[in-house]
Amino acid sequence: MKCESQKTSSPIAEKPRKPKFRRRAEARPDEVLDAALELFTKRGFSRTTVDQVAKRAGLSKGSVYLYFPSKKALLAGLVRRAVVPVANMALGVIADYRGDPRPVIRQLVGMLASNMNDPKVFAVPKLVIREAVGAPEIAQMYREEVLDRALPAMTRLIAQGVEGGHIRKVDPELTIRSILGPLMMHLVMAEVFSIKPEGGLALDRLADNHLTILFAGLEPEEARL
Amino acid sequence: MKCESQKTSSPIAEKPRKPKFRRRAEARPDEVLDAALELFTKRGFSRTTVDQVAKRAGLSKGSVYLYFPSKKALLAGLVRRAVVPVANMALGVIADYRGDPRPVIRQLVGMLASNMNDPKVFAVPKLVIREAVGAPEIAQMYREEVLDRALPAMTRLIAQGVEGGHIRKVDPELTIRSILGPLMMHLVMAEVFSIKPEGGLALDRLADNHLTILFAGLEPEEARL
Amino acid sequence: MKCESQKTSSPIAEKPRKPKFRRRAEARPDEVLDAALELFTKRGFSRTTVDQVAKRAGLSKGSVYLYFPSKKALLAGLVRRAVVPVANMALGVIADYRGDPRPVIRQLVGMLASNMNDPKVFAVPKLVIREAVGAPEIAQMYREEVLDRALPAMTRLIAQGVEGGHIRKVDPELTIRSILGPLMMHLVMAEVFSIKPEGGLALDRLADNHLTILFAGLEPEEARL
Amino acid sequence: MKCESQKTSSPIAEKPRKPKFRRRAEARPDEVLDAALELFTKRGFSRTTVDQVAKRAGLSKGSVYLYFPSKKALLAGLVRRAVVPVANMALGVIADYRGDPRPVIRQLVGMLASNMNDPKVFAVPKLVIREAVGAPEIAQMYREEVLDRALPAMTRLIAQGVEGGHIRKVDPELTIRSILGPLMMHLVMAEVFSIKPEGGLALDRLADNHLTILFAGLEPEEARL
DNA sequence: GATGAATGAGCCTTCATTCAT
DNA sequence: TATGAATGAAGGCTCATTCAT
Repeated sequence: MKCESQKTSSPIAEKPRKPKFRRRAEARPDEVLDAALELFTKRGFSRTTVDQVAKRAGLSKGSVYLYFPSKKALLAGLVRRAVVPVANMALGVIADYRGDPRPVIRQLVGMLASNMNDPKVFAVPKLVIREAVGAPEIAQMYREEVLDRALPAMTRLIAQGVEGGHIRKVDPELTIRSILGPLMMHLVMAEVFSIKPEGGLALDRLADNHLTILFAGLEPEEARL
Repeated sequence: MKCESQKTSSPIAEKPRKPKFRRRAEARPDEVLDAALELFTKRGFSRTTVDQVAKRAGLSKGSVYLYFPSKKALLAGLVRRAVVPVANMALGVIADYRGDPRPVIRQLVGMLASNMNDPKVFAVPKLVIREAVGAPEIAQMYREEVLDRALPAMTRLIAQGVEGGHIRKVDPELTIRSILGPLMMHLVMAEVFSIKPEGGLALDRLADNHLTILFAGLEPEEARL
Repeated sequence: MKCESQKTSSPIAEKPRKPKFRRRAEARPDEVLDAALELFTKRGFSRTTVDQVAKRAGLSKGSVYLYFPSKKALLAGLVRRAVVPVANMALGVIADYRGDPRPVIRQLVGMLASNMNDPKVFAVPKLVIREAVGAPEIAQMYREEVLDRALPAMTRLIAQGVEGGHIRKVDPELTIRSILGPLMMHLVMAEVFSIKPEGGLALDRLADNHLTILFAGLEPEEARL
Repeated sequence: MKCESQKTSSPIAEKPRKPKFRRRAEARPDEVLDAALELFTKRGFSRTTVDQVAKRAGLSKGSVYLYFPSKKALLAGLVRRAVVPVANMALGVIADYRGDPRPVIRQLVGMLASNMNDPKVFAVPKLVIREAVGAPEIAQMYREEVLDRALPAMTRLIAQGVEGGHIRKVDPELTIRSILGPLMMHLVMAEVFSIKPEGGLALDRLADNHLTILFAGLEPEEARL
């Protein structure tokens, strides 16, 4: 009923301006979110107008409100859409792994690093962090859906690594900062200040350098001597 | 330095209302910036109105424009004011140190960690990071005044540590992320998501845990076995 | 970029349009209310825009919000301003009168009738009645400030007239409708439907006809026979 | 005008969803008007959206426009529908009555009073009065269809009562206000300001009190002494 | 006949900025 | 220097109306 392809079969192109009524619906919310993500990322939430989002999504301002009850709901929708895959990605890697956590950490860091230039992946978390002040509910939601699931899993991973004697006796919770913080800082420096190593983001080298230090640092003490 | 009295020696003293501790005129811009910093930090730049800043600073909206030509200039002023001491702090610690960089790093990390709950210290950098999207010139300025001076110093510190054989052969530039990133992530988690270790920020424990891993990780390879 | 002084130093005819900054203040809120009253009366509350009110009052839309926090506050302000004089007028006439109520009623009806074509006097009550559905708080306010003071006074006036045997034994409360209702209906017919006796509102004749019937009707029963 | 029966006699009956008591197409306009009346009465014309009307009537917004060309046409339709019965009711009572008008007046007042709490009866006139400002054409129509027929009839009724010496020499036209005004005022006070006698609307007592005064007031002068 | 997606004009409100005093 | 009244350009949101299906 609403899925047929509508070809503009006019041979001469009479009045090709603004088909005006498009009738799509199914895909629309997602298209709006795509536009919003792009603009919010580029200009920030408050500096983006609903009209800009609408235009970028190819519809009128009023139509945005057909799908989202407010501008803020766009932000929320963005987060909601991104939340499940992200959390699952992390969880999927960690699962109920037992043993030396370093391979898992390597995989995790590698995964993050290799996705760091894909705007789709980090755009939402960056947005959340930036707009948390003006929209705490959204930060809260992100926390509950993503962090409160991923962080405990990482903590457990490290804790059992310590217990099993695979790595040095560290505080599992705090060590998460040592694992992911360098990546975050790399991202911030690159995106906020355009400070990158010569020759691009150099994510491989970053991950290598970081993991070298990290893994040596996590080596159990008795392994030395 | 900014306390000398210049009395408005008008003999008629009209408008004696609001005695309010007789402000010295030169102090005004600073007071405005204090107010701006507080509000920008708490509510974000766009959600703060010039009027709010004025009120908090104890003067009228119009008067703010006596000292700053625009709202954005407040942000710039904030950064400008914070820029010199911060850079100097970092530079002072590092100076032209030669030898094992770890003591210096320990000092630096300790300093940062112990100031992390002082809003005055990190308020401006956090602001810069958050508002960089809407005010790239300001991020640029921060970069030039602070980062472009502090980062090379740290790079040199690490580089000469590597050269002197005091630490493992790491990429000096990238290693900066490994040194400071965990602190940044700790801050973000605490401030944006209220995710803190039980019992507050636990900055000492964070620094300890981080430095333990970091320093073990930086240990020169030949030091082992 | 826009901070240097750019004087339009053209010596001839420098743009004398729109004095732009007027600086009045004291009288402004009242002027705004005057404009609002006129427009709300003529077009109704929802069909009047704040911009129209502003223009009629001779200032800009934004300035209206300097004096009134919202469009609805204009309505409330209108009522508040009108409320005290109206109530006092009625109360002043009735006071603690004792004796045959008919002279007082004649005075009251005469007063109302003679003010009925003065838009200033009845504009607000009419507004309140019309907009009560959309702004019940305002009807409530009007009731409390005006009706809850004037109606009991009238009830007392009639009650003591009955007790003193000056008028027939009627229900004082309900009789108020018999006294004022005809005036109200006359107003409604004239204003809503343009139904007036030939030759204008004919308020004198209305009052005469009404009072003749009313007073004869209130005549104590024993006065007959 | 667009209410004639047009049945969708398609034999295939596609879309059997929403069985919902199988609407007869001809009933639709009336159902829409019912919904509109209810909502316009409760929230006012401008505060009611076409969508709300549609939903309440159990169809879609677009379908409302199948039956009525605009929102205002709903108001007009409402009035048109109500107009004939109301006028006839009044006219039926009055007819070409000759003699003492008071029994007829008693019947009329009794009829009105006893229908006053039935929303169906007075909803439309109240609506017309309230929205007359924004829709004068509709007030005009109501006037022509109802008032211009009923009022002259009442005028004649009273006039011949005066001529026949059944009642005092009053102005027939103005006396209509004295007859119906108290009812109107009772309604306004109750509905707009929730001011009612203790124990509900007390319509019987109101009619009694009113008619007692009115009829005594209309008593021919020579009837006394 | 019905639907509901889509539109766009318009409204209320905010706020950075200006300027007469 | 200081004020705050005034402005005007948006921005978020609503809703009557249209039209492809």
